[in-house]
Amino acid sequence: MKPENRKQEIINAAAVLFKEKGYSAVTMRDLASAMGIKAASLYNHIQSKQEILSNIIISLAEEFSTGINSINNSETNAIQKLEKIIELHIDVTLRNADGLASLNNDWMHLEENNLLYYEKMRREYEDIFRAIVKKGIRAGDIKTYDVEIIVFSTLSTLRTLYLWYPKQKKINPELLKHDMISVLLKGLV
Amino acid sequence: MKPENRKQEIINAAAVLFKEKGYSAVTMRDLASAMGIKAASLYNHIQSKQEILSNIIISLAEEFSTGINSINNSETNAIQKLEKIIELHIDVTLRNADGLASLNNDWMHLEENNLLYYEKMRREYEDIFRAIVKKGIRAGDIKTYDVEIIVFSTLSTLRTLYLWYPKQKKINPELLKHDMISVLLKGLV
DNA sequence: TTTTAAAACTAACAAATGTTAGTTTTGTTT
DNA sequence: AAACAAAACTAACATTTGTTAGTTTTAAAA
Repeated sequence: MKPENRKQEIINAAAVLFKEKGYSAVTMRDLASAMGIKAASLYNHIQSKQEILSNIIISLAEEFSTGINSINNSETNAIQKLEKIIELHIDVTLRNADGLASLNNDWMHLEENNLLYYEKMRREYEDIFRAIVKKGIRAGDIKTYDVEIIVFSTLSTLRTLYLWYPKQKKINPELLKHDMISVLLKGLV
Repeated sequence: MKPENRKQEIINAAAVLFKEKGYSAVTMRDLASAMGIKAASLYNHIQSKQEILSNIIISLAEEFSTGINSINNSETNAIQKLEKIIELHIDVTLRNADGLASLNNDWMHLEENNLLYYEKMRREYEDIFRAIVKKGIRAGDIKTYDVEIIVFSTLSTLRTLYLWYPKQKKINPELLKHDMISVLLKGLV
């Protein structure tokens, strides 16, 4: 587990830099400098720059995948599921806001296999989200707005939390969950 | 979207590429290839890669600046102003969705002067937005949710329109405006 | 036809990039 | 103290990068 620790340190430092400038603009020398070592030394711990990116993105995408599947399989109505999804996004954002920047902005720089895997997970995530909203509308729990508009407006806010929440000092997680549920859902019911 | 002069064609092509891969990952050879010419030929029309980026971003930021100032100076209540802001974002998105990708994701690659200018405009934009929401709450037109959460959730959706709307076929601008106003504002009143 | 300006080209540059190879330092275990 | 593995180092590499210089092509005006 020793090399794994150092490796994770590198990945965390990379996530911070990727958030600031994006994957392509961050050089291995930038990353090494942030770690206080030389670029070549990074390769004692990681195989490539690409490995760092895929490590950041795939693990987060899998968190969302398992999260939404678990929520979707629960015996609750659409509104309760949407509330759980909001909490899921807030929890992941609290745990790894830096990495979410790469997930949102640098997924297209994944190489072929991981790119396909990521795109599959995102597609399935959105399909589940869409299905929940549709069921909610059919059950009369959600107003009959255009489904795509509901999915987009909700998801766009949740996906952008990573940019905004770390800068907020006076909003604690529980207050955020409560208010976000109000703001995003009260208009839909 | 008539091809004005050659420079504007290059900027438009660049905006498309920047949207796909981000500013840093697009090379001048990529751009030239998309234009069907050699990289060196680009420099008959533009001064630098940086000039292309600043041209895209600054013109859009100025559109939003003048737009929100004009809205804010009108004699209407907070809700009507927010409706106008939603329409502003939809109009700009329809006119230049590609450029908005750079505005959102590549502003940090602007060089010093333009970076400061952009950041000033964005700060002022958000300040006006925030002031409108605060007035609306004080006037009793908007529920007493946390101001920052309202500003963030609304703005995050509007700023992400460029990613989503070009892919929608069956939603025309007027329907979009109507539904977006409903989804974003009905929960707030 | 000649002239001219715009816009393309070829060739090259210095700097920056991700990465490899081989070596030395560091710190722990025997 | 000796041995060993982890993790740092120096030095270099082949490409790729944005950009410049100088030249040729294109097409319209004279």
